[in-house]
Amino acid sequence: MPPAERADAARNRAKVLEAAEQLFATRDPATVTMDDIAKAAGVGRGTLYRRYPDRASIARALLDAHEHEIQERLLRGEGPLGPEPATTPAERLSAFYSAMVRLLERHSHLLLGAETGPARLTTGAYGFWRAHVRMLAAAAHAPDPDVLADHLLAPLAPEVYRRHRDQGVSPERVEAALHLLAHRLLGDRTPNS
Amino acid sequence: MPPAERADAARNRAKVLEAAEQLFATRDPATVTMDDIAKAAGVGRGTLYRRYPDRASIARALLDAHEHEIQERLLRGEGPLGPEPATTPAERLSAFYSAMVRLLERHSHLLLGAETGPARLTTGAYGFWRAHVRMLAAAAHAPDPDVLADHLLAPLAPEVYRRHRDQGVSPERVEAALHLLAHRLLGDRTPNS
DNA sequence: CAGTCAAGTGGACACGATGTCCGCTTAGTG
DNA sequence: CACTAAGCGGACATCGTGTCCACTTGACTG
Repeated sequence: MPPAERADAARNRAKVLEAAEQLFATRDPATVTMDDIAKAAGVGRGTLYRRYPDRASIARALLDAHEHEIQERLLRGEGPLGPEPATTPAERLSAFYSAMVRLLERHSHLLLGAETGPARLTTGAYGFWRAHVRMLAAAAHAPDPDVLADHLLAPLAPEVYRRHRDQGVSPERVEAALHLLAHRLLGDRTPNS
Repeated sequence: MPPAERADAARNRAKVLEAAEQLFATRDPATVTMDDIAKAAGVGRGTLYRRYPDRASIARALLDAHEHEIQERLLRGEGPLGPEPATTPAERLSAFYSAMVRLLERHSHLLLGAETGPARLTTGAYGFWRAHVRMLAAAAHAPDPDVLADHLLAPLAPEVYRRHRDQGVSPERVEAALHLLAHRLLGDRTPNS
């Protein structure tokens, strides 16, 4: 039984997260150093490392809340995200894409700080998304859902999204392109904008 | 007019590339350091940095030959890769995917060494692939080819491919999944394995 | 075949980030 | 108030990067 967190520890945890949030939002996340975060939070390096072994784990902690929210909705299933009465797999994948675009739009800096490169695919969150999409692919009787799932998630790589946005592509356009993908790959043949 | 490369310089260039090739193939490319390469090649750090500012540029130099070969074929167009008589955009995209899978299979270590993370999207090579795929998407009258092109390339991220292979997925399965993608997204509605 | 000079070499150096270690501080408890 | 262990924080050792510069060597020239 973890004997509960001490008050100063909790205070510092909050200070760290707040400072990190700020830094990630302000500067390029890749250039933010552990030392920067420690200084900004007003704590020592040791304190920082005690809880967070690296930058990624901090970003992940910041993301956790938001990702859990989506995961909840996926499981419980309000609206088209969940297993509502008469929704097709394609519709549900579209809804998932929309939710992810919103997440990317709001927190792309965090996602870039946390999960760039090969590490992204080993996250717990990625595993969750993957399982969900795989299930949808299987439900749509698509061939080889195991491989397809990863291919369907690939366009959600933070670097791809960020690049689109930087080039003036609106979130809505990205979303539309993803909806096309969903409908063309998982089923019904009357898609389109 | 570049006054031609000196003999010792050429010799060292060769030694560096050979050593780097070895190292990238042997160890995890991400852990290979500039110093390692210099030592393995038997040259000083200064010599190494003179020509290659970082690990990525070395990996790219090693890849160049192979990528140019594909680019040649794309432009000249032997077989279904190029603008042969009566090939559909979907067919040409499939052929492109096949070529890329072969490249990934043979050189995924180099690709991981060179182009992981956001940097991948800024490569000259990526720009080339992108232009090609965009053109195919446009030819197929797909909506928003600019965005779709990146989404079609996303599954070719080296980390995705490597992960599949590491989990025992055969190149052929990956290829099949990509062919499905190509046919479902760019046109003819008689796809499938 | 010298002589010369710039291209090329290589290692020492300064810097910055990482992660660890350990003596001190402080919150929580009886 | 005293005690104890969780928590703190900065000093330290280590490593990789990139730069700099005194020296070497290949190539050209008279």
